[in-house]
Amino acid sequence: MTQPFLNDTPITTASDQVFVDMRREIVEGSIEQGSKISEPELAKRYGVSRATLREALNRLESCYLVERKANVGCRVVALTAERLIEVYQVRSSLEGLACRLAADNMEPEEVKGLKQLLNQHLQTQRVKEGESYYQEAGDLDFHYRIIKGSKNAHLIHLLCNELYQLIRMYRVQMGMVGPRVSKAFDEHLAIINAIENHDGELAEMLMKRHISASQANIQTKFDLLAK
Amino acid sequence: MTQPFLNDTPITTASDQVFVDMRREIVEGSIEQGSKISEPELAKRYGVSRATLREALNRLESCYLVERKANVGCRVVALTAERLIEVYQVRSSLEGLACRLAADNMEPEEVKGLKQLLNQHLQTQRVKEGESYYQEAGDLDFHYRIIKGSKNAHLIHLLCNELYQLIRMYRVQMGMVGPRVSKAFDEHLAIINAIENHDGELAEMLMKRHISASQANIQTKFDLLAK
DNA sequence: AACTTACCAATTGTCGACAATTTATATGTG
DNA sequence: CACATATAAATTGTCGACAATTGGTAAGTT
Repeated sequence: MTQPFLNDTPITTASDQVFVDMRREIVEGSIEQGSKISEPELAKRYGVSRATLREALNRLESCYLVERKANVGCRVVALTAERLIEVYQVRSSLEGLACRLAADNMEPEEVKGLKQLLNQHLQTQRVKEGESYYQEAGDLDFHYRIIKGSKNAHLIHLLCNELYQLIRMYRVQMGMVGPRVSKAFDEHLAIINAIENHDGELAEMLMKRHISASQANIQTKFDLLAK
Repeated sequence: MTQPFLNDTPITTASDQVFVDMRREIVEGSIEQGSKISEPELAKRYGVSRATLREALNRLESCYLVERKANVGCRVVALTAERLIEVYQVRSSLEGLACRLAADNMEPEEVKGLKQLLNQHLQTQRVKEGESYYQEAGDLDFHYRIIKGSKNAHLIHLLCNELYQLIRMYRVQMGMVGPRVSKAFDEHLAIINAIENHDGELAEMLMKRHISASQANIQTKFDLLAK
C-alpha cells in the first residue's frame, strides 16, 4: 500500500531526517502537544547542530505542527476544539474542491485503483475487527488518491504536505470511535461512484459531508473531555 | 488606510527585515520571476550572514514565492498560466468560504467600515482615472477585511500570510486592465449586501464569481503573450 | 508583605568557517 | 567530433562560538 501523507520526497539532508522524525513524534504525541521546544535539548537528542534543528523547526512550522515567536521560541501546536473546527472548515472546502476536480481529471485506471482499495479496505475491516490501524491507513490512502486525482499541484501540496499532518495529529491523538467505520465505507463508495460518473458537483458535496461527519466524530472526544 | 497583506506582524529580527524586503522585491519583480537565488550574493547585498538569509528564504518558501531543492538551491517562482489557474482555484474555494463565514461572523461596525471603504473607493476612482494604485490597494483591503471577518484564524493565516503574496505578484506583474474596475465595484457592492443580510450562501457564490472574473482578467495577459 | 529594580542564567538570533554536494571546465578516448 | 571521465570551482549544508534578548531570581524600597 502507498504510504499516504508520509511525504514521498526522498530524505537527502540531515535536517530532512530530523524533520521527518520530529513530525512523527509530534503527530503521534510522543512529543507532547502544547509543550515548549528547547533547541539545545532537541539538537543534542537528535545529534545535530542547532542550525540543522532550526531548519527542521521551520519546516514543521510550515505544516502547522509548531508555532514560533521571535526571541521566545517554539511550541508544539495545542489540539483545541476551536482549532479543530477552523482546520476542518478549511479542509472541507479544499478537499471538496479536490474531489470536484478529481471527477473531471482522474484517469480511468486511477478510479479502478480506488475501487480496488475500497474492496481491500472492506476485507481488512471484516477480518480485523477493532484493529483500527489498517482502517486508518486505508482511509488516509483513499483521501490521498482523490487529492492527487485533482491534478492541481498547488492544491495537492497544500493538502498532502501542509495540512494533513495536523489532521493526522488530531486523528491519532483524539482517535476515532467504532460505529463510524462502516458508515465511512458507504460514504467512500458513494464518492467513488460520483467521480466515476464525472459528477463533480455531487462528488464535492459528498466529500464535504463525509468530512463533516469525520469532524463531528472527533468533536465528540472533546465534548467527553469537557463534561 | 490599513496596509493589507503587508503583514502587520512587527519586524523584530534581522531575518524579518530581509524577509519583508525580499518579499517586496519578488512581488514587484525587481527580483525576477524564475531566477536563481544565490545565497552568498544576496547575503552580501542585504548585509547579513547566510544563516539569516536562509531563514528568510524558508519563510519565502512558506508563502510560495521561492522553491527549494536540496543541495541545488532556490529559485523565484515562475508566473505561468497553469499555476495561475491552480492558485485561483484554491483562492476561489478558500475566499468563498471566508466570505460565507463573514456573513455570519462579521460585527455590524465591521460591515459599516466595509461600506465606507467602498464609498471611498468610488470617490478615489472618479478623481483618479487611470491611476490604478489606489484601486489596487482598495481592492486588496476589501478582500482583506472580509477574510478577517470570517474569524477563522487558520483561514486568515492561510490567505493573508501565505497565499496572497503570490496573488499580489500575479496582479502586480501581470497587471489589471481598465474596464474591469467599475465592474469590480459593483461586484463588491453586491457582496457587501449579501454579508449585511447574513446570506452566507449568496455571499460565497458572489465572491467565487468575483474571483473567477479577476482570474479571467489576468488570464487575458497570458493569452496576449502567447499569440 | 507587596511592588519595583537590578542582576544573572538560559535561550534564541547571528556570524564566520568547514564539510559535502553539485555544476562547470578540462582532459582523455572511441 | 562526439562522448565519457576526471578534475576544479562554486554553491549548499552543517557546525561551534559569540551577541542579543528574554524570563526568572534576588535584593531593595515603601
